[in-house]
Amino acid sequence: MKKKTVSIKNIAEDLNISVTTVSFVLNGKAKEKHISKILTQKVLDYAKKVNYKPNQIAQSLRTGKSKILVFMVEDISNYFFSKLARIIEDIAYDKGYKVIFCSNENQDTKSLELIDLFKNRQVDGFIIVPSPGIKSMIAELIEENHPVILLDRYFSDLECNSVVIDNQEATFDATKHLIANKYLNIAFITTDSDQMQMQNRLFGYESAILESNLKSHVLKIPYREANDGKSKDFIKKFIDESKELDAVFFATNYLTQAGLEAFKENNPEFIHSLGIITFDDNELFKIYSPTITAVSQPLEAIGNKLMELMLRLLKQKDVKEISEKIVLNAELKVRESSTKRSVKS
Amino acid sequence: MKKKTVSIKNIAEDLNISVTTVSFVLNGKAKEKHISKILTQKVLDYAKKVNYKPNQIAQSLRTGKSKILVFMVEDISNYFFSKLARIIEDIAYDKGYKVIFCSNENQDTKSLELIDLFKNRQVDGFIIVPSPGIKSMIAELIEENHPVILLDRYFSDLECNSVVIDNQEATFDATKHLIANKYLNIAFITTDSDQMQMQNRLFGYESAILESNLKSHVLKIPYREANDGKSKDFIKKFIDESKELDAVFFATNYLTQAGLEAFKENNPEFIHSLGIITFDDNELFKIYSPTITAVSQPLEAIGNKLMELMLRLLKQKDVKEISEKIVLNAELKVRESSTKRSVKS
DNA sequence: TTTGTTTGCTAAATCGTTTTAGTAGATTTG
DNA sequence: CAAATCTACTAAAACGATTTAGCAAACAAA
Repeated sequence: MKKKTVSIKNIAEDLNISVTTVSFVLNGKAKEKHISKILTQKVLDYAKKVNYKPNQIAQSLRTGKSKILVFMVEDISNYFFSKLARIIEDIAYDKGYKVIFCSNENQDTKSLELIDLFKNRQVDGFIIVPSPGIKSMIAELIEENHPVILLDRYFSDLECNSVVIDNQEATFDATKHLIANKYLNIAFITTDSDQMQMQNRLFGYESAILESNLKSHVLKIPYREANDGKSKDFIKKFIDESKELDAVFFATNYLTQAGLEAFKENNPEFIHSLGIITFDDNELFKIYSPTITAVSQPLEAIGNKLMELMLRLLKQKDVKEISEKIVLNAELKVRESSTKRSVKS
Repeated sequence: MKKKTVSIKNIAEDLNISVTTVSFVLNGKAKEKHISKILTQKVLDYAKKVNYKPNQIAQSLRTGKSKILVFMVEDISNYFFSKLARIIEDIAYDKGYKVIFCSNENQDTKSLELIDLFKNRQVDGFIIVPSPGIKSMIAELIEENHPVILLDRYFSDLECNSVVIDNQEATFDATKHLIANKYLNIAFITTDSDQMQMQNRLFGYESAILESNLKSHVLKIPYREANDGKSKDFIKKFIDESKELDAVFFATNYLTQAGLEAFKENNPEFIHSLGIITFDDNELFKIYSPTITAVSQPLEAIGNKLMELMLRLLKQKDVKEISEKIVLNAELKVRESSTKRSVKS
């Protein structure tokens, strides 16, 4: 029941000196502030002896820095985001920052609520996967000089730091890869979301198809229904109606899941002849049957870039002085699901 | 660049009243403290007008409550933990708490470092998946009156709140299920960790085997090597050497992953005749070929129990007055990988 | 009329730091 | 030898809230 936390004041009293002196010593300003070596050592020794740990809350109140970062994503339990969280966590803790996570479920109301919750001096920086309609809130954050980095997508005509991958190039290359492997009727299954990253993925697919003079087959699942687990039904129907398809490209991971499930229920053998590529990798895709070719986002690189940029922003007096739009390249992990034809032939 | 945060003092000055009054009103103590209705409303209106948001840091310093909980797990990017994080997050935010997460990688040094980091008044409560050697630190936390709940495993002879599942019963039942489905040479692949939850899983398996007069086949992969991705080799070797096996029970999820990979590399067809059960479910197991039977921890129930208990602890004056060891039952998700024989026969 | 109670409000302490603006005394400089 | 500089240290304000203790004025009870 005893919560005897040692404070700087206790130390000062015990040693019969002022709190100022203790504070100076503990902050390594002894030399600068002309505290004698003897006293400095005495304070240091005593602080160690009583296991003094500064009260971060008090420090925060005084300095205005909380040493806390917010990592706001769509859903922290999503493979991509949780893996990324793990990488960011390591770097952040190493640099003396803690990380608070939250999931906005891509909903504006949730996003706004959460940002509002953290805005009041609470946190030192924001890493945000923005929901579609929060451009003005992001602008406000920047206006108020909070370090902000957008992740995975950003807003057109809003000056804001961001780390994204080149979605268009990624799907272009992946589609080309399918074509090179003799798949000629490739479907692209996506949502009807008008968010930048989804649009770009679609563009990449379409330009590859166009370039090869093929026919494009696009299924846009209504975003709202995709989240209710209705995707499976849409996909089943689509596949049934398009008998000529020989490959499917899923634009995002939960659609892949729904798709695989649909295939399994409809016709388990179909999957072995069908070409499949998915956006976003998962550990289990490399042990699936067939192993599934995936557009893999470079998690390590994204995490490193994010934190490197964030640490620079945190040092900045005026965050508007740094404005980086970092674009990384995804990697196509080629596996069985996109190479069966060439193997056979 | 303007960070015009409105403080209680600003409001007081603007309205020409004292900060005390403003504080009372804003904390809903107007009635109790005899603040007139008129003034109360005036303050309320003005606070809303200037969009006053209390500075949580200052509040924390004064009240000693940070409204932050720590969720410390082995690895936040692990399926089980990230799903659980998502559930806990929702409840916590709903109750006005934020969640800081961290991964201890099941290492004592990391655990100790992290706990130490958070101990100094920083956080209001701890949910911890403890690494093996931190019993005394947990005891210390409790001694110092911090709310603590252990998750997934606990320490013998340490009075501490915990939420775990009945591992022994779960593996017992699952093993019995295999036996009932005509698998008679069942291997149990686990690590050599002496942590409670792993021990119990092994006991469950062994008692089921014993009860049915079968032969037990146990592979204990050295814990250290299991983390270096060596598991696959151990499993391959084990399978090669034990030709009579007709089923495998993986004691934890990363072993399953290694196992499936091993099977795939060794003999892709083998997996279709082999019985398989895994501890800890994953979304993709229900679309694997074959779909994989899994011992599934009741995520929702665990999350709810955790937070319900935590909220009670947070209200407590002396945390030692509550001591609950909650044990939940896992659910066996029966799928193809454990029922192929009975289907055939 | 005096005493006691209620109403309406506020001054000041406090939480644990950091930081500004000193103050003596010793030493150096012109 | 007076003025300037340096050394070693400290008092007190500040960060933004909460909370204790208390002060008048109004009202009620005796």
